[in-house]
Amino acid sequence: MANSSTSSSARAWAANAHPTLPRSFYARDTLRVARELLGKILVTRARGAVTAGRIVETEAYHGTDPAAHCGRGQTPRSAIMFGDAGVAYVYFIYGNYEMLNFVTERRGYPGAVLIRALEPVHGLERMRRRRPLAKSERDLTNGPGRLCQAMGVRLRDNGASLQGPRIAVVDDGFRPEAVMASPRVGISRATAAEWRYFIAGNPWVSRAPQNRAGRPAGRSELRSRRRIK
DNA sequence: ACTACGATCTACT
DNA sequence: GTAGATCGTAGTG
Repeated sequence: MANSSTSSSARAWAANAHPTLPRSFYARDTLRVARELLGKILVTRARGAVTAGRIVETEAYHGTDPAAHCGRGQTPRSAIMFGDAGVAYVYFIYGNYEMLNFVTERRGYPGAVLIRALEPVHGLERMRRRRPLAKSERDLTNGPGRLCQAMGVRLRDNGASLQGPRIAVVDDGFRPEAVMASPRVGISRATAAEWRYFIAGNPWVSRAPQNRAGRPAGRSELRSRRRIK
C-alpha cells in the first residue's frame, strides 16, 4: 500500500508551498465542508514537533441534529459551535479520549465537522512515540481518538485557530477519486442521516469492514437540510 | 450535590 | 465479539 509520506511533500507544506484553507472555507454548509475536507492535509505543531496527515474520514454535526452537542441548544461546552467558523472544537469523552472538530457555518448557526481518520503523511516516528500501543501504521490514526493522540491534539487546543500556528489544514492539490457517504458512527440518535464521509477503500478509514460500504456522495446529500427525526 | 452517559479504545474470550 | 476503563458535561434535585 502506497503511503504518501514522501519527504518532498512534507518539505513542501512545511515551507508553505501549499495554501492553508482560509476561514471562508469553513464558514459554509457543514455537509459540504465535511465532504470537501477529504484529501486535505491536517498539520499540527505540538512542542516543536510537526506532524501531518491526510484527512480520509469526516462526520457532520449541525443545527438541531439530536446527535450533535449543539442539538439541544447552547451549553458551556457547545457554545463554540455557535461562534465563528475556522477554529478547533476539541472535547473529551469516555474518560480517555479527545476528539477534534472544525467549527463551521456563520456565526449564530451551530455546526462542526468531526475528523475521524487520517492517512499519516509526516512525523510518523513522533506519532509512534505518542501511540506506543499501535501495532501497525494503520493503528496510528484510524479513529478520532487515535488521531488526536498521534497528532498531539489536547483539550487545551479547544478554540485554536485553524490558520496556525498549532493547527492548520493545507491543500496540496490531491483530489479523492471516490467519496462515499454512510450513517455516522457511535451515535444513538439520528442514526439514519448519512453524514459520515470517507475516501472509498482508503486503509486508514475507521471500521475497516465498512470502509467500502456506503453510497456515492452526490449533490443530493449536500442539499439536505430536511428535519432530522 | 448527585447521577447517568457518551461523536472511543483496548484487552481479552 | 464484547466488556471495562474513566471523567467531563449536562440534567435533575
